Amino acid sequence: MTPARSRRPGAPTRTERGIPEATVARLPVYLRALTALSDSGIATASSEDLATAAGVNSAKLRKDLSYLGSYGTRGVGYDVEYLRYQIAREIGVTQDWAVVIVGIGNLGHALANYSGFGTRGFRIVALLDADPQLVGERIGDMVVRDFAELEEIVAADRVSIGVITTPAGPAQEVCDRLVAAGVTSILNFAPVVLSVPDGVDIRKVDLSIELQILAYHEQRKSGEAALPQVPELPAINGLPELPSVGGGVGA
Amino acid sequence: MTPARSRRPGAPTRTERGIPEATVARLPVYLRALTALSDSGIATASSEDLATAAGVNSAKLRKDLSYLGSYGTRGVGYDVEYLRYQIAREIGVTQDWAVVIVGIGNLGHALANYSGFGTRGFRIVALLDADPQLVGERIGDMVVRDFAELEEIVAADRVSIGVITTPAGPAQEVCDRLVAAGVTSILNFAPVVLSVPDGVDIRKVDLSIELQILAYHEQRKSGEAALPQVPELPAINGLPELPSVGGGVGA
DNA sequence: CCGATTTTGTTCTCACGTTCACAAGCTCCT
DNA sequence: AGGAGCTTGTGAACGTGAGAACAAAATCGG
Repeated sequence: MTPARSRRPGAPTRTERGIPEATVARLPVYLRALTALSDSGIATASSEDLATAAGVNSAKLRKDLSYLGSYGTRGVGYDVEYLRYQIAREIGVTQDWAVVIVGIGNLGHALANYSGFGTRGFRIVALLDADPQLVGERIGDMVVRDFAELEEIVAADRVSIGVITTPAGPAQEVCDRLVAAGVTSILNFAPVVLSVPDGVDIRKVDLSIELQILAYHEQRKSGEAALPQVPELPAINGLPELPSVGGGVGA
Repeated sequence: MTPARSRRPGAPTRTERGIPEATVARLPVYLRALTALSDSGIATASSEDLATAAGVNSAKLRKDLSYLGSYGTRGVGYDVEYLRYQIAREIGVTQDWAVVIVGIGNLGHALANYSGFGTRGFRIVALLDADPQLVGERIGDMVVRDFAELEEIVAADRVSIGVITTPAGPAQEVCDRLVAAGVTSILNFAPVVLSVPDGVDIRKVDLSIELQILAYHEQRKSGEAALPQVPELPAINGLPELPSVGGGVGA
C-alpha cells in the first residue's frame, strides 16, 4: 500500500546536511569503538554492543547514526568495517589534515611526541615557537621552526588546523596570526578566552577547568555528609583572606 | 486562569542545592575572568563586563550567577573580590584538593610541570608509574613513585582526585585501582571509555576527539564549495582501502 | 525628597538533546 | 512459504539550556 516513498517536506529529511552538534561530538567515540571491535576481529555489532563499547545508551547511538543514513540491517546490526568507513568519511578523517602546533613548552612537547596525536587523519607539518632558544631543537623526526615562518608554512602545506599550546599571554596574538595566515580551525590549550572572526571554529581544552568541575562535585559528596560549616556570608565588605584562587597561566 | 502563585512541585525552586551542570561548567571561566579583572585593579564589574571577559552573553551570565544567590547590586554591578570568593567557595577551590597523577609519559611529565595545574586549589601529592625505570626520576620538586604505593598514598594524603595519563591499555585497570583505593573523582586523558561505579565522577579530555570535531566542521567549510565527490556507497561489501582511521593509543 | 538612570534577578518562550516505545524490516527455522 | 524472533530507524514525550524581555531595586543629581 501507499508506495509514497516520497519525503514529506516538513520532515527532518535525512542527509540534508545537518547533524546536531551533540551527535558530531560523539561520532569520534563511535569511530574508536568500531576500530576496537574491528581489531578484535568482530565483523558485525548490534546497536547495543556498540553503545556499550562507546559508553552511551543504545537509543542515543541509533538516533545518532540515523543522521548519517541507514547503514544498519534490521534484525542483524551494523557491519563494523562498513560503518567505520562511513563515520570516518562523515567526520572527514579519510583524508589527512595538516596541523601546526604553536608553543613548544611542556605541553607542546608532549603533543609533538604523541604519535600523530594518537589518530590518523592528521599530519603535524610544523612545530613553531618564537623563542630562539627552542628553534632548531629536534623532537622526534621534526625540528622546531620559528613562528615567523608561519604564513609561509600555512600557505605551502594548506594548513587548516592550528593548535595553541602557548601560555595565556601570547595566545590571542598567536591566534590572530593563525587566522590571518588562513587557518580556520583552532584547538586552544591556553587558559584564555580567544576571540575569532566568524567562519573560524575554535575548541578549548582546559585542564584547570576540568579539575574545578570535579572539585565542585567532590565538595558536594563530602559536604553532603561532613561539612555543615558553609559560611553563607562571611562578611559583606571586608573579606576573609582570599586564598588566591584562579586562572594562573602555568608553564 | 489558576493564579496559583504557589510553587509547583516540579518548578526549579532556587537555592534548593541544584546548580545546572551547564552552569557548573562555566563557573570556572567566570572565576578566571574575575581573577583577571581583580589583577587589573578593577573593583566592580557589570554583568556585561564580566560576560565579555568570559566570552558569554550577559543574560546567561546573570542567570548562572543567580543560582548561587544574589551577589550583585542593582544599578551598580558585582564586587569583583566578593563575587570571586563566592564562586571559589561554591566550586570548592577555597580548600586544597589532593591529586595524584598516574602515568608519567610525555603528557604526565607536562602536567607535572604545569605549576599546580595552572590553578590554586589543587595540590599534586604524587606522581606514579609502574615502570621501574621511571620510578625515582625527579620532576620539578617531586619524585616519581611506584604505582604499588597508590593505596598508601591515597589513604595518607586523603587523595580524592586522580589523573590518568597512561596509554589506553592499562587505563581501566589503573582506574579500578584508584577507585578501590578511595579516589572518587577521575580526570582521564587516555583514549578509552572508562567504567566506574556510581558515586565516582569521571571527566575525559581527548585530544584526538577534539581534532576530529574540528575536522568535521572544516570539511563542511571546504566541502561546501569544492568537494562534490562524496561516494555515497563505495561498495557494500569489499570496501575500498580503509585508511586505518581511529583510536590509536599514542605513546 | 523625588525622579531619572542603571543594572540586576527572574519569568517566559523557544530550541535542542535525551529517552521511550514501537512499527518496519530482515533472517532463520520449520 | 510462513511465522517467530531480533534489531533498526523514528515519532513522540520529556527534560534541560539559551536568549529576550521586563519588573524590582539601587544610586545619583537636583
